[in-house]
Amino acid sequence: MADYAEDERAVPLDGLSVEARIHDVMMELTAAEKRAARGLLGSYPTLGFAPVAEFAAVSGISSATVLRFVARLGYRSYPDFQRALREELDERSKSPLQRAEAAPPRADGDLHYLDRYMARMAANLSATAARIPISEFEALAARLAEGRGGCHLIGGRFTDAVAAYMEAHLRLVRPGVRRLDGRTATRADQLIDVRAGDIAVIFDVRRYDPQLLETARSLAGRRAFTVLVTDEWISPVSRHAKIVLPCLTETGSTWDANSALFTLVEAIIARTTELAWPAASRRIGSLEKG
Amino acid sequence: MADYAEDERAVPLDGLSVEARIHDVMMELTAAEKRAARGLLGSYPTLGFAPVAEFAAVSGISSATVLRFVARLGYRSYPDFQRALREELDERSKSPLQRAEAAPPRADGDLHYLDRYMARMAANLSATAARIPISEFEALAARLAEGRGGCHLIGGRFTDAVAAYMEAHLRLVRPGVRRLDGRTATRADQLIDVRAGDIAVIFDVRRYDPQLLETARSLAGRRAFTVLVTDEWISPVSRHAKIVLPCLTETGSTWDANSALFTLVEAIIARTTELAWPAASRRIGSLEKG
DNA sequence: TCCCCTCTGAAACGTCAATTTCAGCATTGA
DNA sequence: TCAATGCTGAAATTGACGTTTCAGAGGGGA
Repeated sequence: MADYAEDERAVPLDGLSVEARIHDVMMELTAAEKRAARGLLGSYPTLGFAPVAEFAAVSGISSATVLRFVARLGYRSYPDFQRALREELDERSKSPLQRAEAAPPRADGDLHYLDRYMARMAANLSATAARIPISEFEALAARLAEGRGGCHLIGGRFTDAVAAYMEAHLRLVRPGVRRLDGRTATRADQLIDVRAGDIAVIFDVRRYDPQLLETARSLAGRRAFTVLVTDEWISPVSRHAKIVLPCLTETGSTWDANSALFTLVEAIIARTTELAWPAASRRIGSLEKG
Repeated sequence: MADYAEDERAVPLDGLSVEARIHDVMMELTAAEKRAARGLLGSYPTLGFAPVAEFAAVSGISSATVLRFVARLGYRSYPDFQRALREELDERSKSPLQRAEAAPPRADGDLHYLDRYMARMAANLSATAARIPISEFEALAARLAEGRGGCHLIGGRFTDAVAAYMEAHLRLVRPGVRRLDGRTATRADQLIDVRAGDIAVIFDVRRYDPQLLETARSLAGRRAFTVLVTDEWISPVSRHAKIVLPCLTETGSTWDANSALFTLVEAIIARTTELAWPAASRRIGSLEKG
């Protein structure tokens, strides 16, 4: 593991975007430098990610001029400039609600708050499904369906409820299910029953809980099969997880939405029940009666 | 002008996108390689434009594993992989119908269980929104936002988790929130603190809980403002409720889906927070610190 | 027309990043 | 419990890329 330093700011002083900065200096640029600017704006921002030689070739100038161009923009080096571009792109895609809020401001006519909210969550579900690797989902369901070993569910401040919901169902499908208190899960008496090969499902969304990370570390030490259900920014718990299921939660308002997590849990339960049906049906039948 | 060669295809054989390719091989990846995949998917595609060392550091693995990862994807070198990413990004921004192409990463034919499940739930949400009277929704949010009197949340066997989730958020927005144990809520000591004008939110879905009905009756007797969140067949508790919010839960398989209930609860929380913002913001601020 | 100044690109340079190697380690099966 | 296999990351190696230098081209003024 490298000790990579990510503190250094790529952008010199102001927080201007690369594109804005180009427009600012455009008029002071020399002829060849302008061609560099044209080239970059022509296929923005991808050309900036290319090596200098390619940038130069596409723009029809020499490498040296490209370097002079980025220096004009205020960047100390070409890699510096590229980093700025990356951070910018990241920033843009980190708020997919630009679409949901900026795109249909008037298109929705007089749909009510509730309609809009539910519609956005519906879109969220589809997008979440698309970004979750099927193999991970299937692997988890299969493992849960096996029914061997223990199965420990751990949630955070808000996601504890989701864990509880999962527990209530999973108990009926397979034995050995129990829920740990997320806040005290690090304590030895909580983890003492965790054995090698046990499944541990951890729910962690922003703002990530340091205690959960600690718990995950302990679980990894105990050779538990750790599963993480998290948000699009992916909790640091992923370091210790065998399976990671990221859900979209961003809403842009006060609360993030855990609807996708909840629905994913239901999907997991449904799939697990299906896979374990021979055993589960008998179990459910006897428990329902009792 | 450099003699830069741009003829060489970065992508080996098929025209698959990097993202699609990741999902394809995800199953065959080793543990550390999966971390790389998650890292990239977590901030896609920007992390792929970073130097190998940074990619590795962010994903929590070594540089060597990153290289092995891109090799698994079928790229002959890291720069080769980066070029594929660039071409992909360019392609997307060149056509405004990016959605139509980028949205269905998996063809309609081989939709997986998870895709189908999420799609059905998405449809459920829209249908649920359509059948809930806006006036009821607004009335509830407004009443909750007032913040006067107590607010009691009661769930059933499975819906107790939904009630817990609502409690966790509502506590931050307004005072007087508490959750009753659904199974023992009829007992006098549980109901003794309920006063006239208090809000009581009851969650009840099939198979309807006789105890909850009894509790609702008692609450009505105490002049509580009773709200019912239920399924499409509508719990008998509705007899005692001032507001009824029906959600679609039918799935046709073993378990009914409470996803719509959960999402509705989030919508209620969001709307309430919005309406109560002046008071709620201060409250949230002070509670977050403590 | 000639000279000077600025801009420009080719080539040399040195650095840093991608790649390869290898030893240690965890994980799987007997 | 032990051996074998395959995964993993640290360090060494190589090569590529960004950077610098400098000679010459282009253009404007005297």
